[in-house]
Amino acid sequence: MVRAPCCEKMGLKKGPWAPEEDHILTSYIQKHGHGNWRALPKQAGLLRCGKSCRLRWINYLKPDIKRGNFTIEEEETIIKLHDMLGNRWSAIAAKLPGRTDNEIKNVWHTNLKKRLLKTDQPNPNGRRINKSKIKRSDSNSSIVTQSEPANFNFREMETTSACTASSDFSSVTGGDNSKNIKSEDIESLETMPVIDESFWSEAAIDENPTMSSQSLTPLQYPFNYEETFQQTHAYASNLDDGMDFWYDIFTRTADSIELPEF
DNA sequence: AACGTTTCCAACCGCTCGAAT
DNA sequence: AATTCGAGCGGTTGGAAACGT
Repeated sequence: MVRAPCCEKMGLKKGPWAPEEDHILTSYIQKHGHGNWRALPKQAGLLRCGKSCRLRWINYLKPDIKRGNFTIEEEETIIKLHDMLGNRWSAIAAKLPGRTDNEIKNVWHTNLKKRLLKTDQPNPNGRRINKSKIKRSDSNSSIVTQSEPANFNFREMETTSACTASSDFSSVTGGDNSKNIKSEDIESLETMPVIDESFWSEAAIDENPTMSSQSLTPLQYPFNYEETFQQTHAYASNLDDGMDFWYDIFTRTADSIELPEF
């Protein structure tokens, strides 16, 4: 999957930085500071976009960047902070002087995550608890972690444009896409409503498209996969791509039940 | 030595947020 | 209050390097 380039069409360069470019950027910032990143490349005489310059400076050229392998202490710190903060790389980087969020993120994905997966024990239900579900903007709130989801809100999914088909399902099921999760989602996962048959009937939806969740009772975990499976199947079959979405959900979440053929 | 596969990391992208207008 | 814009963030990718056969 190749995305449309944002810089190339403007005649700007992409890809690895040449030593000359590094030199130009470094000496410009040392002289003038970075100020407005968008304006910087033009003023410095670089054929790069401001975003690219900012990234290069922050991740590589800044004088206080620490290069080289991470120490055991640094790795342990990352593991602990990740356990507390989730994928908030910038927040983790703030606790590790000289290390950048990008570097920490890379170390996590290439090294630490694998190491943890080897030693990590599954929870009593046989699936892992994912703790990386903290909304970035919630910086002033206490740490919110999301345990294994008890259920998912089809109604919410269908009506939320940001949540389309299976690729976004990780935001609800405990994938690694913490950016997509919203504090409301976390809340809804904690007090997930029971889905009864009347809820899924088209008449009910037509009649009351904004059905109040307060009228629904909280669901106990573990909930009845088979029951929900039957209810949601009927509902999904009426949606565009609903069956693909539905099947994806059940193959990911209900790993302990057998799916019948359809 | 040649080739295929995996790992690693720099750099990119789209998205969100907050400040400015 | 609504819109625009720049900065920053986290997820993802491309390609070089390392490794295995």
